[in-house]
Amino acid sequence: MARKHSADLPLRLDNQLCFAVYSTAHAFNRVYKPLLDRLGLTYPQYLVMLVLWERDGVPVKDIGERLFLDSGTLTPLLKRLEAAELIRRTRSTEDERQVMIALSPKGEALREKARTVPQAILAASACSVSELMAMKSEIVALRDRLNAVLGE
Amino acid sequence: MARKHSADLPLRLDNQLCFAVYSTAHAFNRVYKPLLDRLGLTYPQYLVMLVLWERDGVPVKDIGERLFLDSGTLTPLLKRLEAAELIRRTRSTEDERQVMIALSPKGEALREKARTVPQAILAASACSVSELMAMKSEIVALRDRLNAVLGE
DNA sequence: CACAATTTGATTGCGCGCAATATAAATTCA
DNA sequence: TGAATTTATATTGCGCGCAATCAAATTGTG
Repeated sequence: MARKHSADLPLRLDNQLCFAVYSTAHAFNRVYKPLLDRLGLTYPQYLVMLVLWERDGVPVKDIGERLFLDSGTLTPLLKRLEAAELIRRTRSTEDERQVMIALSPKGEALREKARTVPQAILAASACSVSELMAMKSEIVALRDRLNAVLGE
Repeated sequence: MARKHSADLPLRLDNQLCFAVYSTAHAFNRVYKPLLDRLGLTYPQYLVMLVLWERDGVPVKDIGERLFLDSGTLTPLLKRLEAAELIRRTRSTEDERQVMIALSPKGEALREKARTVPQAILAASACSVSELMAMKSEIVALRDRLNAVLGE
């Protein structure tokens, strides 16, 4: 062996893409926090609201598939959104196993206040929309490859 | 207004870089999980060990700055690593405020078992080292811009 | 030296994130 | 049809992640 620990380059934190992603997710969260505080939402709650603003009245399962979250995370989160009167939770009559999530008037109204959030994030990112979209595509492709490995 | 919600493209989940980063971090975590289970570590604990394997005997503050984590996260995490006999926590004699973190022999030995982790992650990522490094650089640059916004 | 300001870490409380388990409804199929 | 299996959600427990607060040690200033 040439030198002590000479083969540890892959173990170096600075070399690891995963830590870059992990620490960037936290950085995003910290930037979002003051913006979402004004809406009374946490970031995961904001994601659920984004799903509902795109399509209202969906089962919990659909939200979970969209956000890659399970019922252990979503059930209490949705109960908090219900307690905040932003959504309603009702058992489906066709399939009694499903809980359907629907926006309340208050939840729909919140969309207006949320419109200012994306541009504030864009400004904090300090780069062009096209650059952001390119990065997003690369990262999503990576995520999908990782999830594919988990799927088999 | 042309059409209902025609101006909501920025609110669409599919367009958001942050969600891409967020969901990729979770995907990485799920890939790491079975690998780190064999080491008896969680991912954040693994990050702390990476820091210590690079430089042993550092104060908690340094670990926090490196990983972007505060004492509310690190104190209990480090106590668990101490309970697992991977590290030792001792008050600095020069500055009694500081708690110095040092690897135990068991913690040093774990480095050998950890050497197989990065290549397993590389395989799951299913792309070349140069592509990964390029992505990492872009994401780190983004993270640093986000953190810069928070800093003022 | 005295005393205020700063630094470092610990503590508490809350909201995820997820594994494991439970339960009930729906579906499959023998 | 009735049993076995699958599906959708709920519950529990644990480990972060972070804001807010606190205590102790150190530093800076006059």
